[in-house]
Amino acid sequence: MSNAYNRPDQLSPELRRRVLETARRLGYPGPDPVARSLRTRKAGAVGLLLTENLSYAFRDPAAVGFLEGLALACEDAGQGLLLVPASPEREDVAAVHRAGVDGFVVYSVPDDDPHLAAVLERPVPTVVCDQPELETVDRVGIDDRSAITGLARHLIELGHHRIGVVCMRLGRDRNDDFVTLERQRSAHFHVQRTRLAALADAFAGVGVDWATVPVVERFDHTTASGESAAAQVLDRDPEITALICTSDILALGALTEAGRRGLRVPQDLTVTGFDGIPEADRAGLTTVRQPVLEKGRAAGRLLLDNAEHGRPRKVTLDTELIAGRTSGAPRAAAQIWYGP
Amino acid sequence: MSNAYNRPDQLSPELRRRVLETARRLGYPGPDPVARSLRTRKAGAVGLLLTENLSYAFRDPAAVGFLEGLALACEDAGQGLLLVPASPEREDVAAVHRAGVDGFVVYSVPDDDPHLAAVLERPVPTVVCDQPELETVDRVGIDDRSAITGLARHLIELGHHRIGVVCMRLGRDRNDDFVTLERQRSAHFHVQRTRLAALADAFAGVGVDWATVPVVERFDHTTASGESAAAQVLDRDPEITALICTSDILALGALTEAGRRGLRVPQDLTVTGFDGIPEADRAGLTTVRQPVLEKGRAAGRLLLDNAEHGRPRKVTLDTELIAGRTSGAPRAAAQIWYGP
DNA sequence: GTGAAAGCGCTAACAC
DNA sequence: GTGTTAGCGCTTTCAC
Repeated sequence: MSNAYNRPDQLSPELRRRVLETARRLGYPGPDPVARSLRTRKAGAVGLLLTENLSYAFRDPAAVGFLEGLALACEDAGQGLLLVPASPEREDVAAVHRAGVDGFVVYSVPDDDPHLAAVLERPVPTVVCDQPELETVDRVGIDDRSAITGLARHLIELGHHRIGVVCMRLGRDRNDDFVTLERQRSAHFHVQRTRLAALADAFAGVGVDWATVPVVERFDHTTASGESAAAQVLDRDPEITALICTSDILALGALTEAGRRGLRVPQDLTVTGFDGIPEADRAGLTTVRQPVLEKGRAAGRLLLDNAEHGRPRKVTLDTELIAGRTSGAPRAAAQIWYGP
Repeated sequence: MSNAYNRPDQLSPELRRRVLETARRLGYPGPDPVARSLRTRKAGAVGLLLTENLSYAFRDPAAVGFLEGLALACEDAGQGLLLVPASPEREDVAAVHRAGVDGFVVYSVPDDDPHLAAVLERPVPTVVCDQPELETVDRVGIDDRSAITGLARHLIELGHHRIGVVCMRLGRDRNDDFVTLERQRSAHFHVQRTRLAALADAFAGVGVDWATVPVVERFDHTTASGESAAAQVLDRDPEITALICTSDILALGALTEAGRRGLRVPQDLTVTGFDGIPEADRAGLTTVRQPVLEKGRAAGRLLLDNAEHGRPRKVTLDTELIAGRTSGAPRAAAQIWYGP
């Protein structure tokens, strides 16, 4: 009987037909997938763990691009994709324990995330995308340091040295405010930490004291956050000539706030983002493009490529600096620093 | 031991701690979720079946909105969301059989979809969103007939009577071409069929012979499809004053094609869409807005509301006509029909 | 508070 | 080509 469902080639088509028909007549709904999974030790699905609320994943274009790539990889392999309901607020790790999956993809979570810890305890393969960087686990990501350093060089060449920064959440606690150097250094989100450190290094190279640079953090990743954060930076130091945002979403909000203040971009204020989402492209935003779809696909492939591997594999994808219409030379400062 | 994991209150914290620690030391990775599911008869997840490739779902803003709403509902209930890898090309129904879920949400599939049939055979609750309309199954959707009739009236009031139509796929077979009346009538996608029929009725009311109206179909739901379909209609009948598209994505493509031909919108050509996605809003598209997020949420709630119900429940959400900047009076025809 | 045992529904292995 | 059986790992029940 099992054969009729699972091994059509092992018996005659006629018999198979008869068995199946009889089964149906008896009201047999087909093999129970859960029981089958228990027996075969295969769930036929990949679990996805996200930093954010499940629903958020569909609101951030970069996350959607990642999901698309991951879905592509799963589809190719005939695997399902299980979105694990692990909200950052709820510390409830049970959802991770209950997930019937053959492996996990973890997308951009803090290094102290309890859900991540729960995932790593499960005896299934895991691939991390972006963060955290774990020695023992496969990882797909970009070179954040070199990517943002390229952006910093672009701004430095334009003549900016009085800058402000808007970044995404640095820890699991909410801090919608300025960020101390200590908090920057100890951020639990490796990506943000690296970007800030690389910016500090780059601007230190042209004599900027990083301690004087206003850095503002936002917990929620929305354009509204970008607006209010930009306002906070500009209120603190109206003299800044460039506002570096660590995501396009934040940068788009910053553009809105600049417009509200009558600041022309880029004449009065340069604004930059990170990610290269379609909306940023339409807005002509200066940003760093990263291959979000490729990241998802690579993560999925890594997980599903069951090739036994000794040491954990690391995939680093390329990024590209997009010099858009939102960056230009600062009005006055350029004269002082790179005068004729 | 089971109690230590599942019923923390049934034993002393001290004992619980000891048990758990011993378990860990022995390398016990925690209860197997699949075995637990088999025993408890609960998978803790909802399956989602889509018309399209899994990855496509992330490219259509309307689908993304639906997913967001569904994810929201699942999250609230602590349920996972399993994306079932059922591509329309592959007739492989196995993925449906293998899905370890407590119920299915089916999003906009043709009435003869084999995956749908497989879902309905499984002994779990199911909710259909949009299509098909099944007597015995819960459904969330809109009133397509009245929605598109409102749009038709808008165009008729403006004075349009020479129109063309671009619609989405009408069956599982690819037909990137004009659509016969017979094909319109027998379309396996209830939503498209209803919209076309309602348009036919509305325009028949002002003396338009529907058989003379060029209707073009596209299998792929992309702006590129909208472009080429608009071109096909305009090549056939350059005299049309309005192009009705059954989705915003198609309409946005049509706008591109109109621009390419030097047709001013709406002076030379009126273009309308359907859905009310953000991009349409930005483009000022005349369209019908439907609450995509609400649809997803309603579908999820319906499925997870385990209230025993006798007859299948039907949820019909409201739509809104958005009169944008892409619809206006036709140049010449308006003089003839509604002249001063 | 603890231990033993039945059984969820299936598949794989083996004997016929 | 067919029938039987063990056991996947868990939870629940019941006896202690």
